[in-house]
Amino acid sequence: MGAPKQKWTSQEETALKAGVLKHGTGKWRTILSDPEFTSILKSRSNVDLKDKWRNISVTAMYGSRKKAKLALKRTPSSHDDDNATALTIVAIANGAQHISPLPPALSCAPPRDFEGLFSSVDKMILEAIANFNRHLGPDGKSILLYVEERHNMQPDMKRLVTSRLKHLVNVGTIVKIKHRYRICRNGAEQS
Amino acid sequence: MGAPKQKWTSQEETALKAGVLKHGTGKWRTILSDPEFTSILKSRSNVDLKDKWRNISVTAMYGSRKKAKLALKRTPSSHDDDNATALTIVAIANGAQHISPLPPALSCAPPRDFEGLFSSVDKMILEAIANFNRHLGPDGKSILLYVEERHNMQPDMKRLVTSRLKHLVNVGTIVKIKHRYRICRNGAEQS
DNA sequence: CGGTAGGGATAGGGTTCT
DNA sequence: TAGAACCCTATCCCTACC
Repeated sequence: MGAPKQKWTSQEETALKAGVLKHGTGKWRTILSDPEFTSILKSRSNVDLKDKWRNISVTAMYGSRKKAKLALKRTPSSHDDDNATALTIVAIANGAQHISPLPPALSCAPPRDFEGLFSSVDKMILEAIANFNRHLGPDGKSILLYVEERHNMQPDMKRLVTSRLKHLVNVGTIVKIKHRYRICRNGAEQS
Repeated sequence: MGAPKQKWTSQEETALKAGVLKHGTGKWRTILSDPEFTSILKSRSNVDLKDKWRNISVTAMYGSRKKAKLALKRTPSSHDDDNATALTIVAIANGAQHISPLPPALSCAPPRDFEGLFSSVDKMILEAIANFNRHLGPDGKSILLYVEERHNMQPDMKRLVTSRLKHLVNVGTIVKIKHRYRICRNGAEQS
């Protein structure tokens, strides 16, 4: 009869993002218990946090969970980098059309100077990994969030970051171990 | 292109109502899986059931979804019972204007004998709860449906039932727990 | 038992068709 | 134009698996 559907406030959402930045994804109970966030999120459960984070990240990446599933079906698993550049260009094209103010960290590079744009994004990614305060390194979503928060990245640009992240793994600049990224010291590392 | 707009047959609608009576509202997939209804409703999805039920109940209560929204805006949230009597009288007034044949269960009470009318409706509500064959008790819409089906209540009178339901909760005759109603045995129950 | 991941269901706003 | 049918997706729920 009533409407038991508690919409997330922007304050709660901010707290959740900060929590993920601090503790990483998958640490929902930890985030909830952190005195920095517990009061803001007191009406949420760990499962709520997990669901909301899924919603946030999947929306930013694909637009919706349904589209995400379809996209993942079209790209069953690998092909991680074959079309990365294509994806990137599509992202840039979309971004150029939709983004009103170019994010400051990017505006230093001319919109069509792909090389410059790439290196700018790459630097942000490396910075995100370097500044991550946990031993295992951040996962992809934490990197995206870092770039978004620190460099005012527009949501439309997330595909670009994702693509460059894959590229940096493929060229060996960084390594990906169990869905977490770290800067590669020498050639390659085995898990 | 893809949707020739499949109108609901009265048979389907009957099955849906029976399903809600049996399983309660919000159990669309359960209703769909019930062997008693699955063949009749085989061309409908759980979402279709939900949407149709919204049309049925909201139409009965307010006339249309648009009017429902306006009505709910006027009564933002609580005030659940302050104006219950007022609403009731409005409903009766509307009913007196629009209802052609007074429902049998009500016609025993003179149209303006509010006390008699109330106790008659109250009895129907208690009967609905008593006869509900699930432990948690029916929700508001199931009660409305029960009264409509068993006592030939006209749709225009639903507001009256709703108001009396709220009243019975407020005076402690029945308790409302998680949007479901049950008859109160002693004083109060805690969840 | 407590926690997480993931699939799936529901609620409610929005859209299309008639 | 209103109302019925349908779509979209944030939120919530359930279950398997540690």
